[in-house]
Amino acid sequence: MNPYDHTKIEKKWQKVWESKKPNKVKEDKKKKKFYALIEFPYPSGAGLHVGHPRPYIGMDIIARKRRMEGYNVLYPIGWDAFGLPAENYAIKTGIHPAIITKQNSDTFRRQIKLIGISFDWSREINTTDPKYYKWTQWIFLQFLKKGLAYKKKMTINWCPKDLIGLANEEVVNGCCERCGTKVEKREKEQWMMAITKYAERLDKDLDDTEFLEKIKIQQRNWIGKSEGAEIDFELEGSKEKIKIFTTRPDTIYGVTYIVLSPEHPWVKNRTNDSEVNVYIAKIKEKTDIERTDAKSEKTGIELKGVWAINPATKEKIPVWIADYVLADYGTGAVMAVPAHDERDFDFAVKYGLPRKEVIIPRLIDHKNPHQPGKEVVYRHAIIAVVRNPKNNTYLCLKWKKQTWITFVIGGVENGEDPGAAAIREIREKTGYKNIKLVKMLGEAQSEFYAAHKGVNRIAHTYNILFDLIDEEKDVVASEEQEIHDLVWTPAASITKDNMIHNEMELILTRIKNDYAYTGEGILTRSGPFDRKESIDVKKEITESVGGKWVTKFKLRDWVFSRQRYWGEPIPVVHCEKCGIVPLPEKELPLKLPKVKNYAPSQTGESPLASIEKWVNTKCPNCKGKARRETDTMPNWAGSSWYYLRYTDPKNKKTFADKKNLEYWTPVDWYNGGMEHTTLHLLYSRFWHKFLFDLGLVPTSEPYKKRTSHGLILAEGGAKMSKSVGNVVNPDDVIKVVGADTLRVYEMFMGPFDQPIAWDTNNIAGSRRFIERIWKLQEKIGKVSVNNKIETTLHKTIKKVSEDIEEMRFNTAISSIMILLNEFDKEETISKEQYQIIIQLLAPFAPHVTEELWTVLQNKGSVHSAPWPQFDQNRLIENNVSISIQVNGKLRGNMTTPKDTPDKEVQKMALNMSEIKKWTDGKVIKNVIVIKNRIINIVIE
RNA sequence: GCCCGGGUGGUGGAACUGGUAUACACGCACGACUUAAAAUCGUGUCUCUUAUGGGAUGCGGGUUCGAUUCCCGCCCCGGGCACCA
Repeated sequence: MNPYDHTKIEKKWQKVWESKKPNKVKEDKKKKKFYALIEFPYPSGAGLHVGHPRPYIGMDIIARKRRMEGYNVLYPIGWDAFGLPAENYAIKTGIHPAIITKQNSDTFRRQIKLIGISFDWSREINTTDPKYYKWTQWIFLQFLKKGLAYKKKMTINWCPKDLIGLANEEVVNGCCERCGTKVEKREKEQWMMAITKYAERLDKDLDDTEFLEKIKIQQRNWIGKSEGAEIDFELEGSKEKIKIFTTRPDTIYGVTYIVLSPEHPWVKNRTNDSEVNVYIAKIKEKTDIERTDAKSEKTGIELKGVWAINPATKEKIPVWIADYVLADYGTGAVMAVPAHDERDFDFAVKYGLPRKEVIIPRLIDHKNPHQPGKEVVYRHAIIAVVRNPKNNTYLCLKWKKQTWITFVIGGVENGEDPGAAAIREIREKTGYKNIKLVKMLGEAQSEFYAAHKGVNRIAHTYNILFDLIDEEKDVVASEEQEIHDLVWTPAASITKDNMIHNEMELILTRIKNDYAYTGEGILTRSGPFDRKESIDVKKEITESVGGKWVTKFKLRDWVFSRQRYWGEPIPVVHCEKCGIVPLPEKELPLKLPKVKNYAPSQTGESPLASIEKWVNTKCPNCKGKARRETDTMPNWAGSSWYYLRYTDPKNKKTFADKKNLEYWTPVDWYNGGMEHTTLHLLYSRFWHKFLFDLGLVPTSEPYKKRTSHGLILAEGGAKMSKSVGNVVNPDDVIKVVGADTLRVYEMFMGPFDQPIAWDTNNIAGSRRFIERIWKLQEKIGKVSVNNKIETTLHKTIKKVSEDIEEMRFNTAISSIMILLNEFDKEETISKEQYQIIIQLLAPFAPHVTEELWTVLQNKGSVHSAPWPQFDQNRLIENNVSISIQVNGKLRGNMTTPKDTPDKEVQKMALNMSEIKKWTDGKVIKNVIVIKNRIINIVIE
C-alpha cells in the first residue's frame, strides 16, 4: 500500500475528469432526469473563500448520489457577472469590466475545479456575455409588450455614494445594501416591473412547492397579503369622498377621525391652508428612515373646517393629515379607531382626540365555565375598583359563603349610567359616601357559571376606578353585612390569583396604563351589531356601509432601472414622434458600447448618456430622430432566468429550446442563501410565471424544492471579509490536506443549514478519517460471517442514504465514521464490505474513493456504480439492550433476544440483583415495558 | 413590537414517534511505539461525592410511569420584517 498522497490522487482524477467529462449530460428521454441547482456566484476579485463551496459541495453530494441511483443529472454552473465591484474597479483603473470579469471567473473556475465539484462545465454561462444577455433583453421586451415593464416618475431611493437608484429590496434600514450609505430620495423617471400583478399567485403557488417552511413564510411576509375593506367616507357639504382601507371594519362604530397621508392626492388639490402646506413641506424633507421609524413620534395636522361623516354612525368627525399613514399602501388614508389600534391610540392621546370603545374582550372563565342545560342570563354589571390613595390599598369584599374575594360588584339597571350604578353599589355595599371616579378601565364580556344563582351568566362588565376622598360612610344594611366583610387590601396583594374576576389582567394593566385593545371580541355601541362577535361581522358591517371587501399587498412594483454602465442596456429608444419604441428583436443583443469614463454623472444619468454616437439613433418605427435609453438593468435581471439557459446554453434561436425545457424543468432542487429569499427567489419566480403565461416554459413554478445553507464564518465568528483580512482561501487548505478533506470537513463541521465558524484545528479529524479509510484497504481479506458488523453496515447504508436526502451531511459522515471504527476493530474485512464504505463515501470525497475503487480493481468509476441498497432483514439485531428504570431513574441494563415477550422481560428485570436492591420491601405499583427498549418499574 | 430559528460537556455538535442524554469529531490527560519528537495506536474524559448515590440539556412551573423532546410563563442569542391600518 502506498501512503495516502492527496495531491497526486486529486491531480490524477481531476485530469481524467477534465478529459473524459463524466458529468457532461445530454437530454436522454430514456433516463429519469434530475436538475440540481446552486446559486451561481458573482466572480469577485477576491477569489473563492472557503464559505463559497459549502453549498456547492452539499448539492454535489446530492447530484453524485442521484447519478449513482441512475438519474440523468444536470448540475450546472455559471457567472452572475454584472455588478458594481467590477464597475467601481473600472472607474478607478480604467480597465474594462469585461476584462476583470474574465480574469475573476477564470480564477473561480480553477478554484472550483480543485474542489472536485461535478459541474457540467460544458454548459457554463455568463450573464455579461452578449450571447446570454441578448435573451435577457429579449425577455424584457416581452414584459414591455405586455405592459408589465413601464416607465414611471417616482421618488426613488438614491444612494449618493454609488450614484445609483435602488429597489426597495436593496435598501436595508434606510441605507444602501451595498455600501451602507444613508439613502436619499430623488424624483426620477424609472423603469418599473409590475411584479404586484403577480402578487396573488406568488403567494398562493407557494402551497405547491417543497420550499422549506421558513422560506415560504419569509416570502409570504414580504408579499404581505392582507384582506380588508375599502370604505368611502363622505365629506360634509361636498360630493367628494375619501376612500380608506381597513382590516378592521368591525370597529367602524369606534371611528373618531380619519387620517390622510401627506402625499394623498386629495390633499394636493386643496392646500390653501398655509399651516398645512408648511407641515407637508416638512414631511417631504424627511428621509425614509426618519419617516418610517416606528419609534419616532407621530406628527400630524388637522384640516380645519373639513369634516367627514362616519358612514356607520353618521357622526361628524375631523380629518387629519399625519406622517404615520403611508401613501403607497392601501388607499393612502385610514379610519382612526383610537380605542382599538395602537397607532391611532398614540396619535389620539397626543392630539387630544376622543376614543370610543366598541370591541370588548370575551373572557371565558375556564375554572368556572358555563354548565350545559342551565339558563343563560345576560346582564350589564359594574366592577368598582375603589382605591385609598393615602395608603395605596384597595377595597375588597370577602364573601362569607363563598371563597371569593372581589371588588365591589353589582348590576346596572336598565338605562342607568354605569358610573352612577357603581357609586350606588359602593354606597349600598360598603357605605362609603365620598368617592371620586378616576377613570374607566375598559369593558369586557365575562362568561361564567354563577353557582350561587344556579345560572350561566354573560356579564358585560364596566370596570371603573374610584379614589376614596374620606372615610365618611353610611350604615350598611344588615342583609349586605351578612354577605361579605370589607377588607382594605394592599396593592401588592391585588393579583390575578387572589381575586376571582376574569377581568383582572385588564384591570391591573389599565390602572397603570391605558392602552388600545386590538384583539377580537364582542361589539358594543355598534347599533345593530351589538353583542355579535367581531370576527364574524367584518364582511357584513362592510356591506352595511357600502364598502367593498378587497385584498391588498405590501409588495411594491420593482424599480428596474439603474444608472450604471455594467449592466444589460435596456433595448428601447425614445423617439420624438413615437415615444418609447422597443428595438426590433433582430437588433438584439444591444451591446454595451465602449466608453472612456465609467463613472456615472452627477445628474444621475448613466455613463452611456455621454456617448453621443451611441445615444443618437434612428427610430426603428418612423426612422426619425431618437435617443437610446441610457439606463441599464439591475443585477437581478440576468439571474432571474439563468436556470432556463442551462438547459440549452448555446441556443442562438431562442433562450432555450422547448424540448430541453420540457425535459429538464422544473429545477428539482435549488439550494441557496436565505439572503436571497425576498429578492432573487421572488424575482425569478415572477419572471418564470410570466414566461409560463406566454407559453414559453412548461411549468408555472421554476423550482420544485428550495433549501438553504448557513454561512461559514471566520474563526471567532465574524463574517469573512477581504477588508478584515480573515478570509480563508480553499487553495491553501487543499494544498495542505487535500480537496477531499476540505469537502468532508465542510460537511462534517455542523448542520448544513446553520451558520458556523471555521476552525482550522478541527480539519485534522476529517483528514485522519480519510487516512484511516485509505489504510483500511490493508484489512481486506477472508472473513467469517459476522452478523453484528453486517447489521452496522446496513444501518449505515440506510442512515447515509436518508441523511443525504435531508441534507444532514454531518450525521451521515459520523455514521460512516462509526462504521469505520467497527471495521477497524476487525482483523480483516471483506472486499465487498470495503467497497460499500467506499461507495457511501464517494459523494463526499470523490477523488480518494475513485482511487480506491481502482485499487480494488473495479472497472469503471465509483461515481457511476450503483448506490448501495440496504437489506431490511439485515437491520434487525438479534439481541437488544434493555435499560431498566425504577421510578424513571436508570438502575440497570440487560441484553435480551429481540422481541422477548414483555412478561418474560419483566420477570428477568425484577430478578436482577441491582433492581431488587431498589424494589425490596416496596410495593410495585406498575411496570411499564416498552418493547426492546426500556422497562420502568413504578414503586410507591 | 411582530414573525422565524436556536440555547445540550472545555469546543463543533448527536439523540427515532415522549423511552438508556452527551453519538461522532476536536481538545486534553495518561500509556504503547521511539534515543527523542512528530505521526500512529490504545485507554480515559458532563459534574459533585471517599463511596452507596446525587445533580445537570438557558430559567421557573405543568402534563406523564418517564420530558432535550409536549404545554404555560420568562431570560438570552442569531436572522427577517418593521407606523402595511
